[in-house]
Amino acid sequence: MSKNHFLRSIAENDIKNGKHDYVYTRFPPEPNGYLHLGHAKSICLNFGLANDLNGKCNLRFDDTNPEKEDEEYAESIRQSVEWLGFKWSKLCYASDYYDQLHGFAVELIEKGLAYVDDLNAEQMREYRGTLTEAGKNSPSRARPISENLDLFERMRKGEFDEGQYTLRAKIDMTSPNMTLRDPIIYRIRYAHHYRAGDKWCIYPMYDFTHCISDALEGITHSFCTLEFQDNRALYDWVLSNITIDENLNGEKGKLMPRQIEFGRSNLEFTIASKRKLIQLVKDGHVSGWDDPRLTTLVGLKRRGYTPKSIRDFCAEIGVTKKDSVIEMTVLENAIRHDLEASAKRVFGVLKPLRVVITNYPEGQSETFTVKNHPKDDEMGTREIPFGREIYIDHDDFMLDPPKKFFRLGPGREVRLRYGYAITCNDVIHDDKGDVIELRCTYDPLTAKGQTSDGRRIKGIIHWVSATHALDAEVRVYDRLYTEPNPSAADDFITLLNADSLRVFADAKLEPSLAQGKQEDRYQFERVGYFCFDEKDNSTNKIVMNRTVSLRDTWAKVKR
RNA sequence: UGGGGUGUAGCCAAGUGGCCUAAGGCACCGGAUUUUGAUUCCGGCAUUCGAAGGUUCGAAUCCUUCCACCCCAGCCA
Repeated sequence: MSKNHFLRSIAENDIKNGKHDYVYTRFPPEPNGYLHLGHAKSICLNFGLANDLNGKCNLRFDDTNPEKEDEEYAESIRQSVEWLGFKWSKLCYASDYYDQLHGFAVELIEKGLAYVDDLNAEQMREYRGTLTEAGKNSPSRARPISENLDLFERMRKGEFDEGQYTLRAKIDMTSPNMTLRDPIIYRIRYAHHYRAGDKWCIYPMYDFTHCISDALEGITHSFCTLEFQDNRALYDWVLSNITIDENLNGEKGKLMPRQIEFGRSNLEFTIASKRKLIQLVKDGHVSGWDDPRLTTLVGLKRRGYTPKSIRDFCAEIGVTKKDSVIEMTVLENAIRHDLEASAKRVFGVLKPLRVVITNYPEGQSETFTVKNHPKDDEMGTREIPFGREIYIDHDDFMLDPPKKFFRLGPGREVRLRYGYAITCNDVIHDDKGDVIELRCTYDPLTAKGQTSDGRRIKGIIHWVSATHALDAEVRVYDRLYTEPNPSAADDFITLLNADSLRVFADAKLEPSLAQGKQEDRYQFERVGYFCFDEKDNSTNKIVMNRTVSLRDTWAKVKR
């Protein structure tokens, strides 16, 4: 159940007042790109509201521009909607309504409410006027109905060139609302449509198509974003001037869908513009539409975001009439919250530093049985092997540590989580002076959290047995841009974060991960949440992605 | 500047004349618990609702004026 918001109130009141018996919404993407977080908000709104109020919701492709659309996009959109956890009542395509749409256009012509215009694009711009000056009527506006009918039919038959003629609604060239200045409702396009094929060479425009599609499907509430507020007048004009005696559900009578607008939400440090996304993909700045740094739904999925976390995020940001900019931490909080409860705990070392425990007998090993989740016993236990040589993370050792560093340093003692306490006696450097190995001793009396003398060991670090460790490549992602609002820049490419992807090619993982499942999520204790990469992980090579880090107050202290 | 919208904390966002000396989440700051510097817990965080006037016993909510920001002049959606 999502939260209350003004659209839900409107829908509920419409039912309470008897205006409608049910709510029927639709999610209407154009199949010209991949879905992103902004679409998720619309999906959760439309499907979520229908679910909550026992109504229906269609997935409808608004596919009236053959030049931009493709089945590849449509397929991905269907998958993303399903992945988010929603089921459509009907799968619809505006392109399935082309015949009916054509009929309604003829009806408008017959009523003297539409005419065929021969103005070219440039002339039309001149006649349209400006924001502050009225437009003037095209000479074609006076064309007789019979001639309009004939010309429109010949447009349909393909007797003219692209751009030679358009069909326009006859409304008001002096309207202060620009969308009402005799909008084009049909244009000539000799383009192959991914579904309709080559049947048509005239294609209906959005404003004409959308309202009629809604009416045909019996939609009660047509939610869209704020920039369509001016278009609402045209939406209503079209529907009040055509005749729909019966909709596709067999309902009779005038059932007017109502368009209501809500504000877009933008996420800081991201770009949703399709044009710019295409540029990133084409120029190789990212690996594809599903690059884990992108906030496309396929990218978020590959990154390890769960459908629930995205639904929760959408509920959290709300629905209002105000465009908003959401901080990244809200999204991160949503996925951390979900994964904290559901992810199995494991040990993974991203930057391995070899540690030899000199007083542990050579060739000996033992296993510790540990919980998969600290609070959820139903998630069971697993065994982790321990031996003379282990790896710890380089970040857990400092040659000259500051006071508050509760980890390893020369002469210091830390606890190996679930294991013994070790003390660092020697530090081995290579020729360049870099630390490459630690020599430590362990205290056999410190298993199970105890110490023999009651001393308190503050530091606890994770580790993995060197002889049992799995090799893996671990990819760690950061924000793609260096600025919170990259879209505002002249050239957003210059704002790309050079460190948005860090690859840890020599990561060492605990052996239980060999039985890991693609769909499972893991918490590398003290590090973050990880998943297997859906494309590059294989039986030969383990590849994992960091979904999000754990909250890190130590990182703040360091700063 | 014609038309259409929006303005409540750093970011979202409840609230639609009195129980508002304004919910909740994120962020931030304490403090407790903790074999994850995680989680959890407890506490703090707007005398003020874009500004100024006005109406009213009483206003974030009503009125007036002003200010700021967003959208519209595609044969895109």
